Amino acid sequence: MLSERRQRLIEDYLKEVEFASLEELSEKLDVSISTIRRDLTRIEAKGQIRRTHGGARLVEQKKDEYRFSSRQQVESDSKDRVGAACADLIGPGQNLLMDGGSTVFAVARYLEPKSPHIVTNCLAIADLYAGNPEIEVIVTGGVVYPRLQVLVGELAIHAYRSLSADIAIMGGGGANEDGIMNSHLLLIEIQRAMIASAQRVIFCLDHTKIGRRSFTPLCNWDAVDILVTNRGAPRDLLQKIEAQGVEIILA
Amino acid sequence: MLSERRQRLIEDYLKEVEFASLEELSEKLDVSISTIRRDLTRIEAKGQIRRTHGGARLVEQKKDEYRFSSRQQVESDSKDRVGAACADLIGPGQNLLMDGGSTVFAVARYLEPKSPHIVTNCLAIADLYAGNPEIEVIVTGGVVYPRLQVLVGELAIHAYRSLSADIAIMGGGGANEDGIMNSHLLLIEIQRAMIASAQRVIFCLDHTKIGRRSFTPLCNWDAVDILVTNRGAPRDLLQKIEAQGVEIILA
DNA sequence: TCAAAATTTATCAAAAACTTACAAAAATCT
DNA sequence: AGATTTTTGTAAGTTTTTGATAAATTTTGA
Repeated sequence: MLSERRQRLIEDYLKEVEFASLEELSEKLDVSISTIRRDLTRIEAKGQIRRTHGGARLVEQKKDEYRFSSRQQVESDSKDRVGAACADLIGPGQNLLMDGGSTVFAVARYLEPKSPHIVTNCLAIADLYAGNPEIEVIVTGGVVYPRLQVLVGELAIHAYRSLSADIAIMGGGGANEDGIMNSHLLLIEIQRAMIASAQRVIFCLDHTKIGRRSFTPLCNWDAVDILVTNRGAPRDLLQKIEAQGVEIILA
Repeated sequence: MLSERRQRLIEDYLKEVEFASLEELSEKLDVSISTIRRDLTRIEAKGQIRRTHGGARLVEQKKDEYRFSSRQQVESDSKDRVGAACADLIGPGQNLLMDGGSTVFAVARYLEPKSPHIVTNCLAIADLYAGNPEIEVIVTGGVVYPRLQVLVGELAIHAYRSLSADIAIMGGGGANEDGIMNSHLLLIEIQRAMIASAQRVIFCLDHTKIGRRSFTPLCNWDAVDILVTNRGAPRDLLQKIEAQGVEIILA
């Protein structure tokens, strides 16, 4: 049997039963325990499962904002609403800086009627309007960060620094009353350049992000003009943020 | 049985069963394992499937937003061959500058085993390897030129100028004994920057381009090291080009 | 806590599969 | 028909996968 097929079978089986022992899998698939071990190690590397002593268990899907695999429909409804609400704030023909991440991508989908000028380091957004002559898209350049499909590095930072725009539309990994956080330092450098080059800064964070921590602080609320989120975000936290001068829009 | 027909059958079969082993296919189609191997390699280059140890699996279709307009997928067999022949010229780990256009894209599809470093202003190529951690892709940045889905303008030119690479892989709109032409001045500026930054320059032009005129002259044959084309290109013209010191490879 | 039991990791040789090169067969061109 | 090109199958050498085993680690139970 093909090793990839076997690994797919293991994945599928784990999605049914949540947990499986090595022996169980070894018998079911008729290969040695060693082989099962190796398979599990490889599947684990893809992030779908977690190995345990004596077996493996299914892992709940990570909601890494910047990673939008096609399978992941989690929270897509909230993101979608946030996206639509944010797009409402945009005037026709404005110059936008657009971040990576699935929520910002959701905004991009609603932008067509505004015929905006978009500058982005997100390949998905560039693709979205690449064939549309009505919408001018400028790509910053940079090194492709494979897992997140955004462009990072000097080229990207330099491109954002060297221009100025009406609005920056940003995402993030989490936010609390102190400010916004994100997961990768590479992203944060770029986001700071975006913030510096835009007259208004809008953050789009669905409710799951409000009150959640992420790795590295990106900025505090002083830098933010508008926060777009949706119902479900903790009220008290929103009030504390609003008290810092941020306009809050609930989708 | 014709090889193309057989390859079509393999594709269809894989669309049903998702995974297939070499042995399985070899029996079903009554040809040797080697032949199946070669078939799979060619189908893989077209992007529909992925080879694995012992067989092949269907590639999961990405959702629309990450998928490129399949303009290029209506690719003729000649472009495919030119692409494969050109990829053979590339050594492992080399630094490549890659142009836009469907023929150059066909080269890109065969590059995975070489683990190259790619710099490109073509969104389709960036997209192709965006999720692959083995292959470093740098995007130049620039304004999206909607009809061709390449990046043009100052950002792109500047990015190419500011680095140097082993090989530039180029396309064009047409070529005759005087040199190579392309359709748009915006593209030509970029291509000239690419040529200037690369140690070797390879042009990939399928037979329909040889002897065809395009709008604007891009360069003459002095600037070109290798021309990859396919049978069907007019012999006399190729000889005249070869006489100017260009190595010619017929796919 | 300690020792037995179970599990994991590391290593190695055999088996399976892959690549490359080359010659025979089939197809195409002149 | 004869020559040229393309496709196919075979064989030799290399790489990957697999299963087994020993040493190291973790878990279990008194």
